[in-house]
Amino acid sequence: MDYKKIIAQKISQAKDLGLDEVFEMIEVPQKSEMGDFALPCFKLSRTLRKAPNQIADELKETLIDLDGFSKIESVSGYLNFFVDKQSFSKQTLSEIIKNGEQYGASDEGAGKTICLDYSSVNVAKPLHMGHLSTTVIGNSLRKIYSFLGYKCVGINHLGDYGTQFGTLIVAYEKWGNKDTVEKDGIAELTRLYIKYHDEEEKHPELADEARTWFKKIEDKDPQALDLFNWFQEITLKEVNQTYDLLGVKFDYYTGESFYTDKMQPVVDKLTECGLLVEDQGAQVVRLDDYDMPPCIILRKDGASLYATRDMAAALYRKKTFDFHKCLYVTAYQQDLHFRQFFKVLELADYNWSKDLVHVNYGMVSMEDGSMSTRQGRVALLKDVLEKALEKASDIINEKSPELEDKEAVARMVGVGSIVFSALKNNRIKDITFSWDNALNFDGETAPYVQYTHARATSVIEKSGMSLEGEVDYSALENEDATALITALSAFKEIVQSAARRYEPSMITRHVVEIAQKFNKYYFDHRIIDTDSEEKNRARLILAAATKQVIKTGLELIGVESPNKM
RNA sequence: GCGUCUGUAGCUCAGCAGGAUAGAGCAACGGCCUUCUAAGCCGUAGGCCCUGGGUUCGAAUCCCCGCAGACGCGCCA
Repeated sequence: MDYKKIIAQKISQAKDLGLDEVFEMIEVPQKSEMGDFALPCFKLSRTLRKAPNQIADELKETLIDLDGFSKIESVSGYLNFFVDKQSFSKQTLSEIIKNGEQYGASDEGAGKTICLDYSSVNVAKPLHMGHLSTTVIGNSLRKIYSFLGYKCVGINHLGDYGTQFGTLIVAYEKWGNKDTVEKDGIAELTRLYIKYHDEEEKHPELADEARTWFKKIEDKDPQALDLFNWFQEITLKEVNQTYDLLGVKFDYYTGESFYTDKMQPVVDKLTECGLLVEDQGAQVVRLDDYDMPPCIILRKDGASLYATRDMAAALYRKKTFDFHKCLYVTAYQQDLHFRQFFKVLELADYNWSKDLVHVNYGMVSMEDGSMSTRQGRVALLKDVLEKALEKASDIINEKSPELEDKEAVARMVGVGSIVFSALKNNRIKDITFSWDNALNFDGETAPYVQYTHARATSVIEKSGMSLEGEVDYSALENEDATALITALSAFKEIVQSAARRYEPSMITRHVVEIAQKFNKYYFDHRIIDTDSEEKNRARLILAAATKQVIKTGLELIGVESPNKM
């Protein structure tokens, strides 16, 4: 039952107003005393040429026996609607129980594909906290869109192109050896990389060697390519351990180098459209009309650039996946770059350029400045996860020493808390990393929500009752239950908004809200009580529905829900 | 200099496309475990919603001038 629609229909009929117009005006009041829905009548006072409170009074009379509502009030220009709690509870809860893990899902995306470009790790560089946002936002959006029926293609657009790989080969040839790299992986590659830059300051001629090696990679020289592929293998082997821990998956690891031979068509197309002009020796597309600096397509030495490669990738993805949308989850640092290359594709008559979306997010820095591997000012993702896991483990040993599967639970809680906190705030917010913050398990955190889930599970188990059978929903006629049920019923819309706005944090926050409301209910009302089986069943259904929505919500942000903790 | 974004409680943040008394968490202080998981719950305290204009019946929310911070602005990605 869609209460808002019912209200809008009745009112638009009564006052001869547009249905959509009225629908838009209906809102949900902040406080439950003010009803479940409200219509502010101030705007209507102009069209209807009457005072707002008079309009509200009149409407109240016409709507007096509206089905599904227990009360309608006219309060100083507002018309407040109170839904009939029993039918609302029954309807919402049975829908959740019936649909189970599909509650909130939809098929709106059937037949449509979404490409998601996220995480995009650099070869030979470790994952640090700066990579967390892109990784978990991308992963969550992928889950959310899949939940809404879209086919999702996750792409890890590896940073595997550039002179830096020439430098790495130089460093490896001069100071590295196979065994150490095999043993220490990325840490050793990083060490070599830093060593190179130290040495280069003293011996600038190293840069020429690096450029030569990079050229060899591009020309597919076997020796260079072997090393290059090996570095990639070492990197992926290691970062995949972290992805596994986070539960993050990709369908493709097609990186920048994959597009090396796919850029000429882009250049041809831009030339054909007359967009490409020479400027200071480089080939650029002018964007003055759009208040942007020119987009450089080819350097004066003829080499391609970031934008060229991204355009080639977009073309390839469109051709290969025929995406409905293609999302790029990268930091807002790159806002201009994306605006530029989206615009260039639009100017080149690719009408699907409107389906490219830059899902940007804020910067992560350390307390003493921005994160830098080279300057050693960095919090490695691996270390942060490990510490969180340790802390979770300690707490389990302290509070639930008898728990089975301690390790699995510690993983869900520890990793979950890191993922959760990365998805708690709006994407755009900058983050200053602090250990205290990262390892906080109190308040609006994964452990808090997971604990609520475990608590609900525990009560259901302890009751030993089946959810099937007669139910007396009058047991849920109190403010705490209603508030909880209202939050549960909003889940569907929240998921859709989160998708529409590319904002997983909406789900994170909603799940916290549900947990808060359940905990409040839990402390003021006994679930398993002595009144009647039918009433116990109603309360157990409430607990089961809460458990389900929390579980689904957490799942959508990539956090697991242990049954016990 | 120009552009984009951000500015709400001591700290971290919600506040959807304008609506009724601005909400959470952390930190602080005070309570609550012989009853379903105290990783919890309740209470207290804490606000010129950056400043100033404008639009509106109504502005934290929309528009403009500032201020502060982050990021970006031609051959890196």
